[in-house]
Amino acid sequence: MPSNRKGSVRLSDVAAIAGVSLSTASKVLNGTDRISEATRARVLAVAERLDFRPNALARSFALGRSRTIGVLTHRAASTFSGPVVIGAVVQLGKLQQAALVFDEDVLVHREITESIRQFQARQIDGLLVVGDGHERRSPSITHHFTVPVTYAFGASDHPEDVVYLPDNEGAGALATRHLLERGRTHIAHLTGNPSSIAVDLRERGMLTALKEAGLRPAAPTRYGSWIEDSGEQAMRELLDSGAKVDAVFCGNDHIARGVLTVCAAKGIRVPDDVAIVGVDNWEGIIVDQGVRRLTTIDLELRTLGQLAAADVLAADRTPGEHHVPPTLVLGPSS
Amino acid sequence: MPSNRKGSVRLSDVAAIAGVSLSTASKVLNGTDRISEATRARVLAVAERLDFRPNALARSFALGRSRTIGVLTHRAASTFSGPVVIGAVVQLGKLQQAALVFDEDVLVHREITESIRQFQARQIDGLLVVGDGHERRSPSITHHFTVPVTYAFGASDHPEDVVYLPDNEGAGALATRHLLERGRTHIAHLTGNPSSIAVDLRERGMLTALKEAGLRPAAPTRYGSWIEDSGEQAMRELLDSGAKVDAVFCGNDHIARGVLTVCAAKGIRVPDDVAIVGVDNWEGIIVDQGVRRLTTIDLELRTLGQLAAADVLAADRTPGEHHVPPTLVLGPSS
DNA sequence: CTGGGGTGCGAAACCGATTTCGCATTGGGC
DNA sequence: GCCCAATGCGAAATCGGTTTCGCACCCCAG
Repeated sequence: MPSNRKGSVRLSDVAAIAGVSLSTASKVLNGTDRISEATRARVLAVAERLDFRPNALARSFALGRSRTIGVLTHRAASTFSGPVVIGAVVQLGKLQQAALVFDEDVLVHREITESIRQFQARQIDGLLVVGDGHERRSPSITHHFTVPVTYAFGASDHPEDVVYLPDNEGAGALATRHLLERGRTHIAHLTGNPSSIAVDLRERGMLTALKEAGLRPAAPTRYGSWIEDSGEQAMRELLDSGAKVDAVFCGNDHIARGVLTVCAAKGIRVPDDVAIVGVDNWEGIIVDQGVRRLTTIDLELRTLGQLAAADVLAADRTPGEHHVPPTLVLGPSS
Repeated sequence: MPSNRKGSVRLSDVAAIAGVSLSTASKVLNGTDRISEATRARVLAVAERLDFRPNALARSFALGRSRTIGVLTHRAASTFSGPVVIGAVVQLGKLQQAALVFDEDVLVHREITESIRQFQARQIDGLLVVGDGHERRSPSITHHFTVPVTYAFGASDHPEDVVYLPDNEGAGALATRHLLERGRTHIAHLTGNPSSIAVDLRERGMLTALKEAGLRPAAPTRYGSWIEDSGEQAMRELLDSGAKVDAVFCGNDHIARGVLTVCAAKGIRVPDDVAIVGVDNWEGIIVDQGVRRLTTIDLELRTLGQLAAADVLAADRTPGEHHVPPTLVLGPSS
């Protein structure tokens, strides 16, 4: 009969009923130290019968572990980091860890410092820093903590940090190999702003895959911006250039969508005349059971969040950049 | 000089240096009980000087409050509940609360029961149940907890529960009033599956707004599905019917997008000949600085998550359904 | 028979705060 | 001048676990 304030069963209740000391009961439940089989069984039976659930707060206090992971995000609202954050917090939940999420609109030094103090006061067991997916490396804050720090979707400026990133180069290669498998040999690339490293990496992946097949691009890569209009314009220019093209690898799905529009307007059959592959899998994010129009590469951002979250809690963490393999999502455009 | 294992400053350190007892120091820091101004100032000064930060774990343990809110989601992956979850966890972070997120793929009784047990063992201070945005009411689990339970983006089957929902009817009215303000008087409605309550509510909102203006729909509402193709088909049929139409309120942005396509194909100028308004603001979710093509209604799902999260921790909670006001997002289609 | 080492278990310290209760001092009313 | 109440503060209990340390006890080798 627990005389608790909440009426819940304490370890001392279990110990008393099982006729052992508090310490023995604790050792049984935690599997530490040597305990005779008889006692073990007895304590476990009592614990089971009373439906004993250790008070997580007391446990945390005694062990000095909060079972809480800090998550520092830079505008979690942003399009792409959303899935990363979701993947992370869900994975943390699976691992019985709470997430303390601080979303800084701007990563100014002042704000960060305050967040760090908050995290420390809360005794977080680890920290996940979620970037905004852009290329700028964020200042490493690992040294502020004694607990593991993992960076996701944005690298830090310290090479020894553990970083999880999408595999943009792999995405380019995957898209290209898919088109090659479809028998395409005249592949062009229409993409976004060349100042973006993602653009560079995706293109490099394509070139690698082409080279493996002994091929070259059907036309010089056309750079523009990430939006639909840009895709339309680039596709028109590509067609006007007279280059022979039987496939277009697009830097993202917006551009691919623009390409689709131009094809429809010009009577070009997709994928019979021209196959199209995009990147991002927006249709997957957006539509539940909508009709898919594009074949695309999914960068698996949710998985990225999951892996990074699991990494924070992992025993063996390897420094450096980890790239999350993208997947091919088949649609009617290839 | 703290002799701590972690080298951090304890309250007892502050008390000793300030020359007061532990209890006095505690009272000063918490503002409880009466303390002379002199002592108060002295203790605060010492705490400040030592940069004292109370051990959150010890505090939680003593107070029996975990500063953790449970979040039970039903497929957080799903398109729409994502923003709700993000809004919630970010808001919780602002309130210094950790989020323990359990994502159940299926809300079968067995799983739920286990989650509830986990939440209880973790001593959560409150629970947020995030639905999938569909209409089916989920079974109320409020009675399993002694802490506040709030439902977001999906109602429970108990009328006394606190529920936060998007305002679909308001969305319909908002879209319609906007079109009326633009001088449109022949407004048609193309929408999704009539079995969806959201469809019903959005249409009702439109009818209300029209009635206020002394108008009726320009044509009978056309139902279909939520996808682009359906929007195209419905728009073609609408035009073929010969009805005079100067505006179309679409059940969602997919449908609106289909309508745009048809208009472009038929040489109908948007918005000069026909104005178009959608619902969901996908362009806002997806594109960061893309070119907006649609005027749309944003159901403010992120805000919904924020409000619901804040509600769990609020002192005054009012039972029943709370509707989050949608916003109008202007684009070139109206 | 004795000494040494391993085994099983319990007493008590400890984690770091909050909170109750009671004591001493002060002030004010009569 | 006396008594009572209010004020300011501290000793100690409490929250519910984990962990150290040491004590019996048993077994076996010498």
